[in-house]
Amino acid sequence: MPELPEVETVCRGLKKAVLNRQIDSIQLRRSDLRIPFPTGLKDIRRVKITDIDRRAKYILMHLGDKQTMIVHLGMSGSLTIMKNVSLQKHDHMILTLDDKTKIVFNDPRRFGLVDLTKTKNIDQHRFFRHLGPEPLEKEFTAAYLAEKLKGKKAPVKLAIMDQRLVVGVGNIYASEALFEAGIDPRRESRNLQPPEIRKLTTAIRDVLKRAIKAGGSSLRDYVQANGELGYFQHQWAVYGRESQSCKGCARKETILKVQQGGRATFFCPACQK
DNA sequence: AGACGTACCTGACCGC
DNA sequence: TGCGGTCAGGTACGTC
Repeated sequence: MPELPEVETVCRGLKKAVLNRQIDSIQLRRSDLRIPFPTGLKDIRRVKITDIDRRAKYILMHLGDKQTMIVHLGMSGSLTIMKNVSLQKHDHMILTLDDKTKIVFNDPRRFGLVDLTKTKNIDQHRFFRHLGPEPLEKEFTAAYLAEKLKGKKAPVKLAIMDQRLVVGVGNIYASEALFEAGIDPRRESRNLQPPEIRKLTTAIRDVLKRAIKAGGSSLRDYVQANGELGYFQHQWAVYGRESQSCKGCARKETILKVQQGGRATFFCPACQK
């Protein structure tokens, strides 16, 4: 489900609500999601949550026992803070805190995952070692992107969704960023010109920042940690707008939908060249 | 090494 | 009402 803005929103919400609280116990209601729940997870007792942050689309809960709990929401996962819980279908993991509030991980499709690792080894973890730079950090520059796109035949939309190149950009924000940069998503990466790469770098950063400001995009399952909806979906220029007219061009061109790498891509054939 | 398809899973929706 | 088909925000892994 969630791309970088949604994961960032959940992280911020969690941090605000549960930083420095203690996890009293963890309840698991099945043995696995995409991967088995790690050994030791259910045995965590009276451990403090010392920090919460994000790497790519992973939520990192750093614990007082020098371990970090890694949570990925997959396509349909949510982490919600609740006072009074009546457990629902697909509530798979429940953290009970020292003030009796609970953090509930619900994930209907079970593409999400939870893992546990020593905090100091986190960069070497198999989920992290291949990841590219964070798009909102200063390492993500036009020069970097140009270097990575050089010689690549893959369509530029697939390239910017490759987490080895840059993290956090998923199917929605890839279409949105390419619209904002005025670039046709089907273009071969190696054919982008330097000014276009500069525009794309800026567009990726800007669209992600604006989405974070709006609390992410809510469709189907996504909610913030406090249960509220994000509202960036109302600002989509192209995603999900097939056969509607483009908001960006005077000609009111019709938004097209094509398949790339088995997934839907939306774009305006007049604004994006 | 890189490119590509496929698998993982449930639920919502559509047409018949 | 029910059934089958399709589609959905992600990632890892196999094969070529």
